[in-house]
Amino acid sequence: MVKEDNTTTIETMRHSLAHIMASAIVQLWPDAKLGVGPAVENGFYYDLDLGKRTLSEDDFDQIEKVMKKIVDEKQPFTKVVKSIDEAIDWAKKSKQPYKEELLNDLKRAGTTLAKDLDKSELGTITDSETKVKEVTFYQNGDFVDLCRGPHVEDTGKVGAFKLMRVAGAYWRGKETNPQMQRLYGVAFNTKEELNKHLENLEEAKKRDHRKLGKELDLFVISDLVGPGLPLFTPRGTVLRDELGRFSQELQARYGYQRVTIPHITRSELYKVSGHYDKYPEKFTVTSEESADEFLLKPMSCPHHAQIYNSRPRSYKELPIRYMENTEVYRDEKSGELHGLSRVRMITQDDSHCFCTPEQISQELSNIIEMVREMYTVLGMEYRAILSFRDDQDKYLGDKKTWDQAEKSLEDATKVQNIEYEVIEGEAAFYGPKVDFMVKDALGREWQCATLQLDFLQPERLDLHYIDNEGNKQRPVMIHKALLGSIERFLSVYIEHTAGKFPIWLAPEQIRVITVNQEYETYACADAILDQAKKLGLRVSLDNDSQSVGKKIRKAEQDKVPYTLVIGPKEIKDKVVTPRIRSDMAVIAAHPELGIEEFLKTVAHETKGRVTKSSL
RNA sequence: GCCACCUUAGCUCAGUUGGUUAGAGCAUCUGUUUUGUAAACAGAGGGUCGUCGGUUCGAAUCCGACAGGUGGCUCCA
Repeated sequence: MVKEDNTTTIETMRHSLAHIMASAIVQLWPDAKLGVGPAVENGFYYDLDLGKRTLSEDDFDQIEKVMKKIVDEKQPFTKVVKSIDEAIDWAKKSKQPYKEELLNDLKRAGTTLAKDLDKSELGTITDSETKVKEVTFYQNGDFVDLCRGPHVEDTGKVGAFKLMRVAGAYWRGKETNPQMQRLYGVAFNTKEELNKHLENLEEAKKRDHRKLGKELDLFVISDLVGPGLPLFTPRGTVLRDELGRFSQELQARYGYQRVTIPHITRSELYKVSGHYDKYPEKFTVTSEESADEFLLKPMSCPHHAQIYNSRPRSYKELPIRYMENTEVYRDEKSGELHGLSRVRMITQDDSHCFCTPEQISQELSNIIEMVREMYTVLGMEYRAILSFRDDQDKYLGDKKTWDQAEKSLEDATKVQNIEYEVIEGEAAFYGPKVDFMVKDALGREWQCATLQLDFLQPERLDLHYIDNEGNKQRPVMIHKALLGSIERFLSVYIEHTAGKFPIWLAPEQIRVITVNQEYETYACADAILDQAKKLGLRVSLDNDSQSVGKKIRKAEQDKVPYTLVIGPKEIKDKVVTPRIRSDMAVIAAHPELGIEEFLKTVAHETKGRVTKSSL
């Protein structure tokens, strides 16, 4: 027997558990109609239709019990080959309409992935048209299931598993299809690995940005304002502002200029740009004064293009680069909203560069350099996904420009030493793009920065420049966002840092704690506060009539990077011994620092956007 | 939008099979305490049990609708 590598084995095991779960379900509810049951990351699922009976988590105990019984019985998995017609016959007889549909697709198209097959046009087909002649089944105990395999030898050869949750899932992922119930389980080779996984889930829960957002007082969501519309507190606003400023300062160094546009716009603009009909999630604004229909802007690119197009442009002016941290509004369906990561008001650090085809290469390389710089400062790893053309004939813009753009994208990622993959056929018809996937501390990947070439909008919005021979030419438009959506980035970054923000982002950088309520103590603390504020630091005073221990604990819980305790000793010697948040100390703290020296160091760290303390 | 589940004080949660004035810890406020690196002590205030409707002699508890949330599905310019 061929030795399988570990990943194959664990997937096989998980897949076998899906079968075991399905056989348990069929034992408990013989009328169950089965969909598909694959292995997925960390586990497996099975799509089920129990008719009127719906499963809930209360049923898990019962199902797990039957599954364990099947495991204990060590039922061998046996492979059975049937002709396709026999198989269809089996599906009909055992009243498994979903399986029957899959088999029919296999017969006609040779694949069950043929989602878009129009069933109505398919009548009976001849033998020669049959794409698949035989299919395999696997049996354990009395349970038979259509399955490509492979499986473990017998039902005893599975690891530790646990049913997790039940969710709705559309049959074959199509919204118009009936909805089935998807029963999820996790499974690992050993009990220890399963426990480790469950612990990781707990850790993720602790870091959940919605929880930390509340605990650290960063944002709130009010039912009256509406779902998907977070309100940022003063602390949360510091984070937004600092991140936004970082993005803009970085871009300014590469020649980007700030612009400002309104938040509502005549619908006409989006009709011209082509966005109007394509995106249904728009908010419409009507007025009693004006006959025009307005939209809350769902994107900013056509506006920036209007600024570009406000007067004739010479080739000498290009590239023209506009940037803006601005809000766009999208009416996400209610079930799609999630904390800060899916919201209805999205703040983008959006930019649009208008350039000649010859300038594309340099501009793209600049952008990739900016992304590198940004995520280095933020202390996050990332990789790039390059979406390029395939050989189809549907792409707008000339071939030479595409070739050149794709080559310069790939070259620039190589030069920056960025891990990347090229996916052909994923480009939009109007231009190639790069998505940067950022990895957080728990190893999860998120799409944040993105760049996209656009040959379409310059056409639709009729943008041009005059070249050195006096002829009108089309510029190319490059869309870019470094953070992407500031809300989504914050959700990722809160979880990445577990709320322990680097000094330059920390909503509160220094907390001054008094040991008593003597006037001298207060006066000394207040003087430090004054001095810190003059240096532009975010500092606060805890002068409560509480024990020092309690006040330290509070500062620790609030994840304040530096805490200064002020008492007779500090007043006398004019020195402080900063208490440094545990994650920040890369170099052991100096036992004592002059007050001014300390504050200047913190100001310096802030200005330099250092991630770890150097005190 | 769809499926399952959840909603009790600012927060985290108790609240037995429906039975009088719904509890705790933290937080808040008041008093005492004047504190030296992760929780001083005492007292007080705070809830139409998400909302509306129904069943019942009686509802936080049972049923329904709606709203919000959680996990998925679908979607994500």
